[in-house]
This record gives sequence, C-alpha cells and structure tokens, in this order.
Amino acid sequence: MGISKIDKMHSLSKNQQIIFDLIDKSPEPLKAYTILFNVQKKGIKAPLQVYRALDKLVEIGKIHKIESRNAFIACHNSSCQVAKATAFSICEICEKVTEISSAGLSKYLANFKDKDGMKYSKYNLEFFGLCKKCR
Amino acid sequence: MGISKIDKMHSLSKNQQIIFDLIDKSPEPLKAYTILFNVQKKGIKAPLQVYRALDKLVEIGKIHKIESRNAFIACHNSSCQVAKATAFSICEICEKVTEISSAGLSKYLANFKDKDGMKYSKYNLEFFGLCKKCR
DNA sequence: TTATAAATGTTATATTATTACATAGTGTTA
DNA sequence: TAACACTATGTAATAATATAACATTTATAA
Ligand SMILES: [Zn+2]
Ligand SMILES: [Zn+2]
Ligand SMILES: [Zn+2]
Ligand SMILES: [Zn+2]
Repeated sequence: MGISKIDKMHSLSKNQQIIFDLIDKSPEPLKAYTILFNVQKKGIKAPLQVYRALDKLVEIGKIHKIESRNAFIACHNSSCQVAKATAFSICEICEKVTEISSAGLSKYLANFKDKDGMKYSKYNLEFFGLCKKCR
Repeated sequence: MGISKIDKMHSLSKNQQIIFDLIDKSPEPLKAYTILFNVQKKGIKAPLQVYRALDKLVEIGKIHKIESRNAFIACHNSSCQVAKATAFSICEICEKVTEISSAGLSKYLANFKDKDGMKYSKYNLEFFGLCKKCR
C-alpha cells in the first residue's frame, strides 16, 4: 500500500492526524470523550477540538461513526473512501464492531429503490448479533 | 384495524400511552426532550419518565429510534412488530423520515451472510437522500 | 503580497441520557 | 385474602454527548 492519490488529496492537519492515529490503532470504536482523554497529553484540551477533527475525518472517509454507539472506527475498506455507504456488524455482547465489505451488499443497496422509485447513494447499515467468540 | 392479538399482549401503561400517542400523531420524528416538553401538561415532568417509556415502546416495536437523528417515530409497518429489522429513508434537507417496507429488502438483509458466514436477524438501515419535494 | 479558506484555541453552554433510590400499581399464586 | 414477583412511576442529581460564539493562527493559492 503506497501513498495513493486520495491520501495526498486529504493530507491531515495536526489535530486530525493525532486523532486519526489513535482511532486507527484502536481495536475497538472510540467515543469522543475517550479520545479527548487520550489526546490531552498531546495538547488537545477541549471537546470541540476533537469533534472538529472527527467531523473532518468522517467527511473524507478516513473514519466512520457507529451511530448506535456514538463511537468512531477507522475505515479499512479501500472501496469506501467516501463516507457515504457503510455497513457494520456489531456484537451485542462484547461490542466488537467490524466493517462489512461485500460487493454484493453494496451493489444491492446502491441499486435499491423505494416505493416512489427513489434511489439512495448514501446509507448506513448496522447489523447486530453475536460474534464468533460470544456465540 | 381492530384490536389485534399483539396489541392486547402489550397494553400500554399510562405514561407509555401518552408518549406513544404523541409520537404516533406527529408527522415527523420526535426527540426525547421535545416529547418531554409536550407532555409536561399531562404530568410527565422528568426526562427519565420519557426515556423509560421510549425504551419500552422501542422494545415492543411500537416505535423505532432513528439513530442518526436521536429521534423516535411510530411504526406503521405491521410486519415489524418486533423492533429488530428496520429501514428508513431520510431527507437530508427537510429531515422527512419514512419507514421502508420492502419484502425484497427485508429478505435480502435477513439472509445476508458476512465473510464468516454469520447471519444477522437484527439490523438497522438508514438511507439518505432528497425527498420528492426537496429534489 | 494579498486574499481566501481551513484549522486552531478557548470558554461557555446546549442536548441527550443514565444512576440511584424511594414508592406505587398490577397480576399471579398460596 | 395475603404474599410475592414484576412492572411502572416519581424525583433529584449527575453523566455523557455535542454545539455556539468569538478570537486567532496557519495553509493555500491567485
Ligand atoms: Zn469504510
Ligand atoms: Zn462478541
Ligand atoms: Zn416498523
Ligand atoms: Zn425533503
């Protein structure tokens, strides 16, 4: 994995990089105030600094928000550099979250039309169940 | 629409009924504190009274939570009396929310298996776009 | 350089949700 | 009925999540 075009297009600012690094190396989704606590030693002192970086990172698709958990996870799915079509599985016991990367699912949802014939290019899907370990 | 078996099984308590009625007659999803404000004249004074009723109503499938909006909408889809498999379309301009009732979609998602072969009976899907009026 | 947009720093505040504990109602069974 | 379990309610306090407002600085580009 070299430096792709899209990486260069969105070189991160200092705060964005600090916060992305933290989320990226975390094995689990992180909440905003957990992030705040963990980056205070790096000089990020206020909630707003965290939320601004999170907003930007979500916007450019480097991270995603898990809406049902108010938590953030790094994107490891090269096909969703734009944060508009996401799917996750969430374990209801251990709270493990995995981004789902399925061409079939993406295609089905991208082509889905509602009763009015409306198509939606943007969606968020969260599946809930028990992970391997918790079953 | 007579009184169905399932309606009887979950006869609502006073607070639950007050809060359900408000949500049910609302043309748009309601937030918890909007609900609180609107039911104070009926004697419901504290946030917890609202959240407890909301939790129960979600649990029995009378309402759904729109996770990306922290708001609640009544279920008008007889097929999802259990609050475990939901899909919505959300207009990003006027915030109109519609519950999607599509046998095809439900079937596809209920049968979807991830890379580990895991099936999920519970999910929440939120589509985003522009509604008819806002297009 | 000058203008513009993006990002930062800081304080205060708004919004959303839960903990803890006491009390009251409801339905079931001995 | 009386005892019990279960559900729901009332109330106060607080925790957790997120944004408004304003001043300043840094990066980008014409
Ligand atoms: Zn992704
Ligand atoms: Zn698990
Ligand atoms: Zn429904
Ligand atoms: Zn609209």
